[in-house]
Amino acid sequence: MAQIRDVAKLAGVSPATVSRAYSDPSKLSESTLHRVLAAADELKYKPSSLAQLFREKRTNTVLVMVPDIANVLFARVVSGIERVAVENKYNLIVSDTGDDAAIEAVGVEMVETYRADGVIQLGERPLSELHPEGEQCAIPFVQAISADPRGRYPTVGIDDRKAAGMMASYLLSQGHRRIGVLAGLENRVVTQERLAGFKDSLAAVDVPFDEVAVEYDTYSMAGGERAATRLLSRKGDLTALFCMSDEIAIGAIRTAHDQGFILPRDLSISGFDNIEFGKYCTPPLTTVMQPAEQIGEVAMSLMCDILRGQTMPKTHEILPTELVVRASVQKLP
Amino acid sequence: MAQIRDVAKLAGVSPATVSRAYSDPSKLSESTLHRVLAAADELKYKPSSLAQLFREKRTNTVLVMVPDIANVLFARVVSGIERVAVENKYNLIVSDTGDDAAIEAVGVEMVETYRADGVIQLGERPLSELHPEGEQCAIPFVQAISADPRGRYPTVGIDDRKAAGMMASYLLSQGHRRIGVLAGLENRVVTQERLAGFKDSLAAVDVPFDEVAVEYDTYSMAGGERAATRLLSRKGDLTALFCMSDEIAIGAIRTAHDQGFILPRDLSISGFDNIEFGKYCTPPLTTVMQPAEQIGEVAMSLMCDILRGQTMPKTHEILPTELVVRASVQKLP
DNA sequence: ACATTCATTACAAACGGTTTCATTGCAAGC
DNA sequence: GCTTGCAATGAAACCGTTTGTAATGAATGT
Repeated sequence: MAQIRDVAKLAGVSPATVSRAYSDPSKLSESTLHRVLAAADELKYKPSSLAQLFREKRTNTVLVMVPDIANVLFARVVSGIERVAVENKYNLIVSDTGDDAAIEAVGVEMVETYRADGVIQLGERPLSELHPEGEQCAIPFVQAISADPRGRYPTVGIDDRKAAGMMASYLLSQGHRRIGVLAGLENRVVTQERLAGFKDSLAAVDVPFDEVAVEYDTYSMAGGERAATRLLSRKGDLTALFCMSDEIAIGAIRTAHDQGFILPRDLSISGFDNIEFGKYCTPPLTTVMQPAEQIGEVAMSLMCDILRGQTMPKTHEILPTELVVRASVQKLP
Repeated sequence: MAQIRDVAKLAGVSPATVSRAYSDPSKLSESTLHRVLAAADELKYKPSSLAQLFREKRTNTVLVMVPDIANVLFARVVSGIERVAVENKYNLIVSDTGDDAAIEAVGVEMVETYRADGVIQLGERPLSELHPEGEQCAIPFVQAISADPRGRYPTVGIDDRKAAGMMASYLLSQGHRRIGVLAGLENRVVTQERLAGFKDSLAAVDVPFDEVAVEYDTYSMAGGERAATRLLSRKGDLTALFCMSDEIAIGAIRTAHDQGFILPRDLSISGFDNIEFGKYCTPPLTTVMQPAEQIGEVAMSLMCDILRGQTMPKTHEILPTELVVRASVQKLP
């Protein structure tokens, strides 16, 4: 591979001049610029990013830590991050953490050893290691898909409590009073927020909250199946299931079908996230739209701001959600 | 950030010794090693990857080009690539090409400018730019999810023709004779291979192939909906739909439901890929299992071999597929 | 005609490690 | 006792850019 020296020699100038031909062409005379460019072209010269980045002490790379890249919601967020990254000439190193704290800790190291300029974390694991002693965050960091307002670092997400409340209100407005909850993992902030929103709406219309009608499991279709199986065997009188994710809802639909329920006649089911498959369920899933791509875009924009300005804004961006009414929730007479 | 000089000074040795303490500790005496490590620890010294990589002229990074990261099949392949990458201490730069050739060309450049050591491409765009003049491939390159045996570069995938034939044979064995085909994009090798496999099986039992019963569209749920709508309005007598992907099948199921078909009684539908959602369809989707994660793993292993050995094996790894029988295909009387 | 300014361009240091080669000191072999 | 060999370590070169500073020369002003 040709390098800057070769070009300089061929063009009869110094390496510095060649370098400036790229970084600030206005500093060169018309004729020299032309000569340099021609020489570079002839030798097919491409500056070594490795050398450039080493000099600049920047990597132009952002690390994205994803609990599970095969999860469609996360994949869409990554997609949004990508779009903005490309626009701003950043590369993305994607790390599938598998929800493993050990792998996540590597993220900090990658920034410290100059392999990445910053970290975007999807999901809510707080990564306490990243933020020693409650001080200002040590490295450029943005958390997406979790808008924990108590966090000390910038976050991008939705108002889970409000969004869940919106869906619960809708179920109530359709006449449902005995509503089961298929929750995700109990120890997640997301789960607690959505549960709180659900309770808010019940309280607002004086419907008592039935603690027994809540089943926790993983945020997955398999989790939805398991949770639904347990709940339906325990509570036979429910008219609706409030599911904390579309995947959970899809699992619940499978279980309900298998148990002979006719949907939505015998049981209404609502989801959360609005993944594409929900539209293709039978019946099509009523859910809450979470702007996944946009969350990714905003997160990456924030990261760009941080990297450019070196300041760490303490914002908590809350993006709007929307009720998506389809056919899986029925209006009771 | 502390650097090697600081550690050397504190330990009372030369930078070279500190360097060796990491790269080949056996070269140091017990006491020096201990002293160096203690000093490094005290200063929280982390060698700068940027400097190391610059010296070594390697990036320890592989570029993965994905047509659409939000596609579950691709996401699973990436997941498999990830696993092997982590094992071998490689980082992954993931680029969502959006099926755009311009972005894909950037891949070559990233290797040429030392931003990545090699490229794994998902999907089948041939990227002729990568392989100028039919010579041995210029940069470390592996293509996954497409086992085009005519390619000059290593590939990992399945035998699409055989797999499609297997499914077609199954449909035939269940008594279906008037089978419609919902194909993906017509100009893709994958599509042509699967169609060929379909024809193979028909020919084997002397069932004539009906050219009119093929509809092409994108490999997506929306594409499946559109294609199914067109096909069903044109051909009323079909007993089964052979879909070239699960997403297409899921779209077709939606369309069939909407048109009042009772599935699978009135119409059998088969998919291809075995994505997780197929299991949760109504009815659960009969499909062909494609080992997506494994394809990713093999692709990355191949890449590791190439990067280590500098040789570009001309293998075409064919991974096994499996018929997954669920409920969306009915046995005709 | 000479000083001054400005536009161009060259020179050389710097970035932070790794590695080659040379040096030192000590133990073993004759 | 002197040579030889080996283990341990240091000095310095090197990787390919960028950039601060100096040098050059032409143009301008007086």
